Amino acid sequence: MQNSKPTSKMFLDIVGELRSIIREEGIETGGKLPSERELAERLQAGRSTIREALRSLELLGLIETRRGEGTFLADFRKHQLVEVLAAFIMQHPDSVSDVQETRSIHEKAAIITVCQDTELRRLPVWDSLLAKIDVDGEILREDLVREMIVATGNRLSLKIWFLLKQYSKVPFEEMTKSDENEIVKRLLNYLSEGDVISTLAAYSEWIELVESERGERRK
Amino acid sequence: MQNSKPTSKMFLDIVGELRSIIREEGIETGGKLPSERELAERLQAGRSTIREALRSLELLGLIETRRGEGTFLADFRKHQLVEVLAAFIMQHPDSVSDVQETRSIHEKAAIITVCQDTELRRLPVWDSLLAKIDVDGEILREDLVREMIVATGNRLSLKIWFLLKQYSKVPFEEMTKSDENEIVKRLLNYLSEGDVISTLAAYSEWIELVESERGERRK
DNA sequence: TGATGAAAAGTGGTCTGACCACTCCTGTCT
DNA sequence: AGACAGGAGTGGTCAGACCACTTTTCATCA
Repeated sequence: MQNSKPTSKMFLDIVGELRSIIREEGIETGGKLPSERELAERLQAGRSTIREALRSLELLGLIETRRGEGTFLADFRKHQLVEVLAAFIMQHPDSVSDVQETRSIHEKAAIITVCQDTELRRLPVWDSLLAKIDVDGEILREDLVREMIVATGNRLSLKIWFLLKQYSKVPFEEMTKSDENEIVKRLLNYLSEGDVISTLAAYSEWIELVESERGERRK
Repeated sequence: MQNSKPTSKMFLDIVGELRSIIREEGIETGGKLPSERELAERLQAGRSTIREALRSLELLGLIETRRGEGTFLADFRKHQLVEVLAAFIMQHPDSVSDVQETRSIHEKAAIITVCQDTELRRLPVWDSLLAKIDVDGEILREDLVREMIVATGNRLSLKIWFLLKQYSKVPFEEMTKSDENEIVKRLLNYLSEGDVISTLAAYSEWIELVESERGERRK
């Protein structure tokens, strides 16, 4: 069908065709895709071309291939993508700040949404997180923010956030210090009261604290 | 060197090797990479393997290839990655409302940023838009919002917004009605005063008006 | 001499066929 | 019934062959 135009990238068409196949056959995360040889036949293309498309998606972390077994629809969290992009893209200082900024946009939006919804801000998960601070003496910043976005129910925002988080190879993995715990507790309290302004202020305070600490450590 | 382990993905090694080559040879944005055949020889790999690595980087938007000419280092800011991911993400039908909401997140964030920056909120572009309403009697919602995001200087956010706009099936090509003009004028006035709350309120009012009109027309 | 244009060289795009290494299933043999 | 060997299926890689396109070269012609 598309053979009429041998010009322009065919492997990009293949990527699109793969999308269709995944959708039409209802392949779920972790599900198996047709073999390379079968795809080549179905899409009327050489196996090399199919492979170029598959390898692209693999580098993006969208699919996963296992020799001897097959090709599978991957889970986002695998992200081979991060390492490569981090290496390539992070050379551009502009992009780095954009990524940070954009991630923050999604985080703040989640806070606002949760704060303004009486249902959401009374979710038991917030109490759980508070309890976790007291018990473990610490809390992952990533966990708190993720739960916020999850609570909003906006899956797209969640995925974008997840991506951005990986982009900014930010050491989200650090534990919170005692100073931070105090801020987080305040943030969660404001949240339960639906005080948008104060919650956002606490959030900003938190971010600044973490950033400044990171700056110190760099020296 | 890496030939010692024929197991595990070699094309990933190639991606790394390419990075080294780019760095060592000081290839700048827009510069030309060695040809596929030369790379194959230098890296002791088949041309297909080299191509798999190159195609991956191309899908990521990191390189650009032109038939008959060669392979070139692309401008990272193109963020082709976002498009590909978006295409995959969007196949979930239940994400339609997510798209609308996420787009709104970016629009509101831009409004807030512009409002809180005395430099940005006094940009001549806002007066131009106000004048445009008086002259043409109308203004494209798309234009206003775009200018807002452009003003923030966050290219990534702009890119994401642009994508989301395309994916929300209903294009916003409609012109504003007289009712809307009044709201837009108020919005721009609040903006110039740096009144975040009121500006956001006007924005919400505007959105609701447009949505309700669209709802009417559907019937 | 200078301009023109055809041939050659270089490059990405694609296909085919052939191996290899690995995994999984199957059926036979003990 | 269990263990094991073999085959089938799959991804990983390579080599070679065309094709389409661009750039360069260089011989030809005015």
